[in-house]
Amino acid sequence: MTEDQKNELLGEYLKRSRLSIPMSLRAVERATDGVTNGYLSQIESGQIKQPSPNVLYQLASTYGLDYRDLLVRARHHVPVAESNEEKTSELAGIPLRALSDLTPDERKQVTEYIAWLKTRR
Amino acid sequence: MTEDQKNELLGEYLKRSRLSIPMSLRAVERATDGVTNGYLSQIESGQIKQPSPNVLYQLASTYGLDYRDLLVRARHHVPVAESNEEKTSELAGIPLRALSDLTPDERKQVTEYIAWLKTRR
DNA sequence: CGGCACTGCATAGTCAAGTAAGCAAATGTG
DNA sequence: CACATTTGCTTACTTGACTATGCAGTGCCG
Repeated sequence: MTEDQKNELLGEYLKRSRLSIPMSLRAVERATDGVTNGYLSQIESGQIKQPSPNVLYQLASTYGLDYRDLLVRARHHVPVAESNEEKTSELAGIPLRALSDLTPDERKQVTEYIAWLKTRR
Repeated sequence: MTEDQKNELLGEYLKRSRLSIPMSLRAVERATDGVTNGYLSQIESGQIKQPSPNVLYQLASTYGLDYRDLLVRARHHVPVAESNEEKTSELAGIPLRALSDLTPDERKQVTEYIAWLKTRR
């Protein structure tokens, strides 16, 4: 499936979802916070390629769709797992953040360096 | 914490994260796909309030930050998590245990060692 | 000292998302 | 029939994310 086809699908999918309820463009405008009927028309016709997450969230809510799925269809990056920001980046201090883009070789050196540090206590 | 404070924090947080690695604005530009140094400067100084998910994803990847957390800090709607997985017991191949019991002094030494490793690339 | 490379940053311009206004075709209503 | 309302849709315009370019400061090497 080409990217164009997938882009095309977002608008068609949203239009199908709206009609299945069914709601008019202006009904959606009233139900959402700031998604105007003209703009929605542009989205459904594919003129808007990548609506913002906020707009997608509004539509997902009023249509009863899965927000995550809309993000994917709009080709946005979607987070995978629960946030463990505290643990991975903050809790153990600065070193953890710096570790993530090391090469395997460098990791080994860091590990050995840590071990060596502990022997000097 | 007010919403304004949280908005303000995105840039500062990203700057802190970049400096802790440490990388220059241009190093980030090289490491990412399309995040220019000037633009990153704007983000860090708060001139850009809501960088796109894609940009946040690039930065999360190169800094080793949690993408979901960045989305929240940028005030984007975030899909609910799929499941509560076990938190990783290691990061970048280095056991968390090896890092969590370091003294602040030792962490500083590790940080400097990592920075030094990266200058030798 | 000169020159070179790299730093952060300022800024004018570009581009796509999003708004506002209105038009033509249905549909309804008396 | 006349008229009002609602429909989907178009389009000019605004706004803000993002790009391209360049400039001043700093350190380094000869």
